[in-house]
Amino acid sequence: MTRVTPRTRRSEALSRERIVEAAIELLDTVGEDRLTFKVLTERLATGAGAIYWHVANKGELLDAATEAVIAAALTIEPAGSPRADIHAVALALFEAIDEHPWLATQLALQLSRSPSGTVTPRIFESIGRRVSALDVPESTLFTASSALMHYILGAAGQNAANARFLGPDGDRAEFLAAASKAWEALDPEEYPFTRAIAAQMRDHDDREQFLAGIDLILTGIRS
Amino acid sequence: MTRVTPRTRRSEALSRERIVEAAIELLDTVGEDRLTFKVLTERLATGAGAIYWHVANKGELLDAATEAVIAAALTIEPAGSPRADIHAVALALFEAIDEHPWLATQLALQLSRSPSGTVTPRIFESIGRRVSALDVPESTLFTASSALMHYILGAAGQNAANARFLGPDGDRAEFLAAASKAWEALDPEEYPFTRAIAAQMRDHDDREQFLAGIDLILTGIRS
DNA sequence: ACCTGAACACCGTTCAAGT
DNA sequence: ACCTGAACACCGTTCAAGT
Repeated sequence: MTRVTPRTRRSEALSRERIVEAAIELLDTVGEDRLTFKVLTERLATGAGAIYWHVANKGELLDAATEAVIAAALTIEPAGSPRADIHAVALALFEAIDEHPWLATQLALQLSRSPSGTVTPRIFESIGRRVSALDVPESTLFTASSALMHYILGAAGQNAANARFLGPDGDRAEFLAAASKAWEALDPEEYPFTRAIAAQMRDHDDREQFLAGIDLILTGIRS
Repeated sequence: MTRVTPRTRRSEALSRERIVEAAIELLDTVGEDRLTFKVLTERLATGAGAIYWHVANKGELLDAATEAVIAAALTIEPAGSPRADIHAVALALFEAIDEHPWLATQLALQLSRSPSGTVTPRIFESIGRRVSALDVPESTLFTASSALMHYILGAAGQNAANARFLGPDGDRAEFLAAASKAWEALDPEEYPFTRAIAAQMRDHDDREQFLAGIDLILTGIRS
């Protein structure tokens, strides 16, 4: 059992920011499906109604947590070339999702709720603006930016999932070896491809692989 | 209120397949967050315990539903060229997700649970095998296939989200016009890019745009 | 072996009552 | 205006009891 110690002198008043902050901490430590109002009220040493005074419901709270982390991640210094800028945005998102694996689920949910919410539009804008700086025909801007965004969020989420599965003190090399072995053990009839590239899994650098994907798409964009 | 009429003479025995089938129907009609054991038992004219005899828990049921639909979608005739084959797989997934929008959420969740489950590996295999048929250096196979997979699932999910938002009898052109207008109304300081491409939104074909993204990545792969 | 359905534990949300 | 916390509605899961 993870003990949830009240972090709070109830002298400081409750506020939306303090609630969101506590939510992020709990998401990071106990995980998304253990973030309940019970745990949250204990941590904040308050009652459920107090939280509802500042936040409409749990969904809004999760959105706010996502927004706060992503907004911070997207604050990036210009890096010189458009390609370097895109790498910077991609890596910033990669790191954010790596540090807060619950972001992967949360962003996926936001995307599938479509035009509501402000986080995914912000990500799209952030990527698209840098793509515009490459000079590509205007007609491909939307496609190019979407392709990049989906790859970034998908691959980063995948990486976070692996890391989460591994746990904070797992041996990465060991995990990769095990995964690679599991792939090699697959049915040759059903999984010829996955088996064939199992060896590649064993020793690859996550970030390097990730950026290679970015460059692959950038190459496609420039043609 | 959507009435859930029992579809079942309880003469036919319950089975895992019939439960999964009913779950898919309900996911399609009432939506994922209204699929409860209450609704499911009513539809199947049975008790909760009966379902638990055939299925371990709700998660397993959702996985089985996802697996059934995706497996059917991935049954594809060879189409001649590798590019045409990849288009066929991509479109099949696009259509499946369009018809069953809950797949987007479900696949995203499966991806973020990583090495467990068999659906996403199957999708990866299905794509990767066709990518192998392009002749690209072996070292880029993993990156290329991941990029394609994440784009396909992400973009298809996005499309399904729009369609879902629109509703079954909404006017697509009207929706696009409204979305385009909403984009144009964004703050020019914060959203210059999104504003700039708002016009593109207005008249585009979803599938065409989607396949353009596929080709963009394929171009990157071949370089 | 397969099914019934009441009971249980838990969760998000509300709201009358307090300060 | 802001907070308390008991009460409510709902949900997934269990399990003793039936066939």
